[in-house]
Amino acid sequence: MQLDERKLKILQAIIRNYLETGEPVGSRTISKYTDLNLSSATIRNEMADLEELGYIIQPHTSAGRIPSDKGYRLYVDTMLEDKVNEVENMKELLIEKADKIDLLLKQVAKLLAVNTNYATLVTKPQYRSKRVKFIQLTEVDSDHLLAVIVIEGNIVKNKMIDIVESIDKEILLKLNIVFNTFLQGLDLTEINMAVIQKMKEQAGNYSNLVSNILDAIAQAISEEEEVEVYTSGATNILKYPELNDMKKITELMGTFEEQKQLTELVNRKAEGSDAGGIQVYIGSETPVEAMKDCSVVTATYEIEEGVYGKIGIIGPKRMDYEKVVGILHTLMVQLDDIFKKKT
Amino acid sequence: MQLDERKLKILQAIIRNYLETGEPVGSRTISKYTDLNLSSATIRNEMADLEELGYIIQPHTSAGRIPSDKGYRLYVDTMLEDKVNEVENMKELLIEKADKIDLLLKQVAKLLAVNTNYATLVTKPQYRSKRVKFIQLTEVDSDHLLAVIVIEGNIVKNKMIDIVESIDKEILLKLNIVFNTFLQGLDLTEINMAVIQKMKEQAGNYSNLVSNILDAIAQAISEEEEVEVYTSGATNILKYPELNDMKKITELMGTFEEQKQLTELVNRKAEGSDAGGIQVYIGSETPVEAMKDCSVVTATYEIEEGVYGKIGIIGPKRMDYEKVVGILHTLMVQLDDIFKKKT
DNA sequence: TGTTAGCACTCACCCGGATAGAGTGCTAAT
DNA sequence: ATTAGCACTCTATCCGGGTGAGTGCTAACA
Repeated sequence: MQLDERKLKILQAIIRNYLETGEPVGSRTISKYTDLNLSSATIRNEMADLEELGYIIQPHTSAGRIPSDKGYRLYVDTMLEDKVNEVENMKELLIEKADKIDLLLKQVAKLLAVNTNYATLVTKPQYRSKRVKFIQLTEVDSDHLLAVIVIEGNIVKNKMIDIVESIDKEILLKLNIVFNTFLQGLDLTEINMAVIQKMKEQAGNYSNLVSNILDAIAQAISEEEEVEVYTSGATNILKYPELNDMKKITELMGTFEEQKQLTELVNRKAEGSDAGGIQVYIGSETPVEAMKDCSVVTATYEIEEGVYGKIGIIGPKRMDYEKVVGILHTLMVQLDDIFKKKT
Repeated sequence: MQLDERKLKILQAIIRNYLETGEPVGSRTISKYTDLNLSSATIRNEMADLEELGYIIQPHTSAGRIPSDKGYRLYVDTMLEDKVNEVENMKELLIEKADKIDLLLKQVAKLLAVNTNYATLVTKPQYRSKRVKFIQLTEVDSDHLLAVIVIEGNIVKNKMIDIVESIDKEILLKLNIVFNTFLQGLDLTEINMAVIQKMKEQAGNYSNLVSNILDAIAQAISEEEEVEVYTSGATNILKYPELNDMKKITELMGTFEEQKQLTELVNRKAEGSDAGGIQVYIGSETPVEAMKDCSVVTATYEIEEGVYGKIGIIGPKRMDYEKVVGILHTLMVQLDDIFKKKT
């Protein structure tokens, strides 16, 4: 048996309808809803076929049909039409407030959540290479040294270092020079014992201090390793009755708190149905177990060459894919604009 | 009618029992549970009295009794016995991992949530005075100036400032000196037009740049204004059936996401039943509407003179007050230790 | 051969009544 | 003052029938 034009239309009608109502869809509904002018009986026959093909499911005998994961997948892959962009004003909203990328991303997450009524997540950009660009040591007071470390991509990190006694200005200047000449352009992996040894030699009496500072630097750089994730609108998923089950809710909410699992979603390379960096996971396709009754749409944004992060939307399987994909698409474009202007 | 010894004992027994089970407590249960050796009938009479006095409530005729807010309040105020400290190891756990206060506080929130099975919240310390301690400008590359601002309490902030052309080293040095001499020790409110004017004069051709930098500084300082709140274990409240109501859950979870409302809890000055900085809000006593079916216990920690934050635990009204107060108490002591060592 | 009308059947859901059980309040006895 | 006993109340749960949506099948039709 094959999927002909008519079956496709019926499937589409079923999915559309189900997306709206969240209720199983019956044959009579479709017979009225579509412009095919077919009786419910005919629809029933077709629906039986569609079920046999695995695109729709009957939750129980004598209930209407709901789309299966396979059905959604087909829908997403072939039947999406671009919806009118509903977030024209997003751009202004964003630019206005955002002076720092962190803040901007948080804003994005919130904005998206409010606009879509789904849960959203945004990851801080990942910097592939973490080369040291610039280091500066300053004495803040007699007990504390401040190390400012600038990593490629203009990420600034700072660490306080405890010291036992005030350090001479000359020495500090020298230390600064040593650190910069030795470490500039180096990656965490490239700071090996040989380099460290040489630096200690140059530092003379202060080799102890050098170790401390190096520790601080190493820490500062590796901190950046863990992806930071902002989420918003987690409560939105409470709005969808099909997810209103204590067990599911607990699991889902838990996942949102435990940000670790979320990174799973995000570390996936784009693969499969990937149009413009947008990726759709339906039901059990998602890499996160707790979300097997949800769908997830992710998009990748890029701040500059090699510096990218992800934006994700999590909702029920019957999420409005067209809207979501549309919004993400335009959002990507607008973010692109912003970042290009900024750099 | 007065609360005599026996009534108190019965009330205590009712509350204890209810805390454990979450179910209304009947007279027979109490008659067996206590060592008073009274029959259920006698208990019933006493319970009728207690209800008349407003300490307990019957959810409906012919159900057992549950404590009223007034009952809980009496219990918390007079009947708490210190429980054995169940988190001896907290200290080690904390010290080990925490190198940054931010991280430590997040850890605390998580640890508390796991140990208590309630939701927790921790605020970043609030620095009362925000005097500038130290400012440093550095040229990172030809397009960017990095401003590092250290505020009293050793908070470090940094801002990137876009520049149109590379700045001469001499000039930069001079700017550094100007900023530090003029601004050191000043509060945001004290940086007024007079000061700014003087600085601009000194800067000569670079007065434009000075404005930019000042903006950045003002921003950095005022950023600290908004209290940051970390939460953990929000999902724990899903475990208590008396809160398992979609409306309540949505509201509560929403409050946890919207951190703004949480600051309400935290900005309250200690008042009323306040033993060692620990404060208990029962039911409608809490300042946050959404939590009127919960109880909240907060404690104040102090990092150093004038630098303090709050730790809060949010759970059902039948939360284990003894345990919570006990844990918070020991936690405060241990945090004190840590901070004293660190400074 | 594809489409349709008709009909019997299935199953989830709602409703009302019956029942059990927990717990109370009252009374009378101790 | 305490207690045993009992009638009473109210909730939760189970049960059985009715309802309605929706199906699958068959037979008639174009």
